[in-house]
Amino acid sequence: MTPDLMTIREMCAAFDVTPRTLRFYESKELIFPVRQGTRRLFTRRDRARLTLILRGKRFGFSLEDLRQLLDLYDRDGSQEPQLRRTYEIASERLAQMERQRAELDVAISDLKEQLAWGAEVLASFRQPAAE
Amino acid sequence: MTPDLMTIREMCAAFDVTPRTLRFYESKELIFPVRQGTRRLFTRRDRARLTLILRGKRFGFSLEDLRQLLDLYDRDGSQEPQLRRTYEIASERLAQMERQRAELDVAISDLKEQLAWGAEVLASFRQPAAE
DNA sequence: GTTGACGTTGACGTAAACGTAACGTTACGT
DNA sequence: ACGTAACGTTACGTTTACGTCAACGTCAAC
Repeated sequence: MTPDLMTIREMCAAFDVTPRTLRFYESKELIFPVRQGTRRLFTRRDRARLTLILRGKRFGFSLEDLRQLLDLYDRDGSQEPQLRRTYEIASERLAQMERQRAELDVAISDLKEQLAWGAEVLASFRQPAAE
Repeated sequence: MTPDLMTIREMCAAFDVTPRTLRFYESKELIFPVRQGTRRLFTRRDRARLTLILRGKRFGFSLEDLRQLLDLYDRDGSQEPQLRRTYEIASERLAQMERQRAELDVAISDLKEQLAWGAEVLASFRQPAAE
């Protein structure tokens, strides 16, 4: 079902991305499809990388971040130092995300306050200068 | 303390923004400082608008969104229909923010899972093939 | 009269992640 | 042999909110 080499169309279907995206990732050296003449053929390795890329994006890593992380493993394999480094980076990212969530929480409750106030004013339109 | 008209410097200090920001906002027709010769002087109205702009930004409204909202009030004053409209827009924005928060929560817990897994693998480096 | 500090107007640069032409090449079906 | 679908490349466009010069005006102080 999943052959060793996949065309760009098959990749798009499998990962739900556009051809442009795959070409773009290639240009950014995130994946390295082989060429059959001019056409791209994506290897198992490309698929593994793409999986990690898409996962990483969900976590808010930039493509550049991901490129560096993937390169780390390309150079020396998944040995302990690389894994440890990745762990650290991911931990930092997690901290960032939690800070971001905290800010978002504040903004949300502030906005809720504003809305409550607005609701009051709106209500006062119905009962003009009541009390 | 807060004179009717303020220079760009005073504004920057008061609102903690750069001159560039104020000029940019003027170019986007968010504020309308008067001119003393070539220089800008910011009115009370500009300050009121800037307050709303900065508040709105915290809630994730784009400058264009804010311009439209402010224009709404410029045309007809803070009457009920405008306020009601604003209330609706803000409510939608709140809903967006809460969706965003939900996504962020998922991403955070997923990343935590990944980290937990990474921690396991790292531990296994110390006790190679133990058990 | 000149030096600074501050002000002004453009205009171009930045960052991220692709989208979107515009146009050339290949491969396949008939 | 020919149409056309699919693929390729190159390069500019998009979005947002300013930053960063460059080149010049202006006003008070020395």
